[in-house]
Amino acid sequence: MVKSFLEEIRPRGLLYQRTAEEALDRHLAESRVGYCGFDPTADSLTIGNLVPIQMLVHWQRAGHAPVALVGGGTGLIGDPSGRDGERPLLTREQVEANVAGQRRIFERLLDFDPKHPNPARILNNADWLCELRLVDFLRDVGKHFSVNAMVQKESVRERLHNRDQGISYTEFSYMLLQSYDFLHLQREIGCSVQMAGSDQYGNITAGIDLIHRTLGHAAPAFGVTAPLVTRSDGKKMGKSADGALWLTADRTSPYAFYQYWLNVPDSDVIRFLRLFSVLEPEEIEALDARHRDAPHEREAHRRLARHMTDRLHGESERRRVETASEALFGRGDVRSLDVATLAEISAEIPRTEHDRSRLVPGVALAEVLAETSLASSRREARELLASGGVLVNGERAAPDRRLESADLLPGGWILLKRGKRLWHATRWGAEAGAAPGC
RNA sequence: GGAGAGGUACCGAAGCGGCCAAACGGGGCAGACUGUAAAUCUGCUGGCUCACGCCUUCGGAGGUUCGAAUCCUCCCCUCUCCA
Repeated sequence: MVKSFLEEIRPRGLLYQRTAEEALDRHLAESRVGYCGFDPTADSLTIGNLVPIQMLVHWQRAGHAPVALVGGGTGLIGDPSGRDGERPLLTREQVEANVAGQRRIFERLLDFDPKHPNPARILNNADWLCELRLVDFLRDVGKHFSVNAMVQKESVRERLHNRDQGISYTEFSYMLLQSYDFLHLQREIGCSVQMAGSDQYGNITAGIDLIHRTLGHAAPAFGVTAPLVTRSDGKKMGKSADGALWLTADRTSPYAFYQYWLNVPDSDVIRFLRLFSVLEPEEIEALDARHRDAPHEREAHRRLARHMTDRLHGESERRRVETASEALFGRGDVRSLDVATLAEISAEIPRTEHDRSRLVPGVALAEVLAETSLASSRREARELLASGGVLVNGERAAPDRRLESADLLPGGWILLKRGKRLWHATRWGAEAGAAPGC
């Protein structure tokens, strides 16, 4: 335990609030168990979930045992915090599948090896919440909650005053369940710290209160929250043009993931290194200095993208996307790439198959664009072409551009680019509809 | 329950019988400048079509009219004030 948990996360900007400050400092002098909850609303997590994940990562690195609590039970209820409307209820099967999907991510970022002195664990609160008996719960837990106090909590208050949405009794009960989780974890595995984003502060303190009321004020129960992270350009964290950025390759390609980090605004890159990487502060400071001196080198960006891709997709995948990125955005000409490299690149970016015979008389580029990820219709494709936003094999295309056999690169590829950064590979097979492997 | 105000495209907001697929701003996309950054400037921005054009849109349903986002009727919802 070289550096304490709080000493680690504070300078990184991951610390927003904590309860009982001095008592917490003393408490963390020894190895503890702490948890953070995640909603199983999807079978993956997004960049937006990285902040709480990072808290668990640093928690473990500081010598404590982290618990990723997936809300298989609370997910059946729905958290009203930050929601303007009632959520649709998920089925048990959906929740279970989602829990399994999210597990993959935790296993990459935390150490679950039983030989580790403080190994990570994944628990599913469905295991205990679903066993609860209503009347017992109301007597043992409900008694400790004042509706008057609950109504004051921000998450609930907003919904109470929002006449067109309102809040159901089910969602109103959410806080009790989350509080009960904390109590349960304390009893069963000695868990004493709950971590989360600052929007969860109310739920955390409710859990602490419940523990104190049930187990006595001597029971150790603390909360630590991280700030809401925003992008300096106002874009929603972890959202790109076409939706959320997921942390698994089945929903967001490693290439897209890498590109996201590579393209964060200059004004965010150092802050993001602190928040999302596990690089040492000294290295980040050095990158900061480099970035100030020579922002155009984009070393901090490259480091961030590489580091994050390494962690979530592994080194070999990261090398592939780096190679592809270098070929597509470096100084070289894509027309001079060899077959092997082209195949590698094309595996990373969006790709479609086309019938090579269409190239013989020549086919309108606008028509092809509409068949790719770059344009959703011919009209949109023509609009793009008219504004000069399309490149064929790296060369700007005229609005009436046609694709012909002469455009084929080795291996039957034609690389299309829209705007400054969107690439798409088209593969022109000899047979109609044939999709030879690559 | 009573009295007003209002519901317009992704968001905000004009329009109030034809010139309205609908001003303007934001957002988004593209171009220029750069560094696959930001800021700035320029263009595009309902859908489909090579195209004449066709289709869908101004809370919902009807109606008046050659013609309606614009007028009438009923209904739904929101906001403000009063009870």
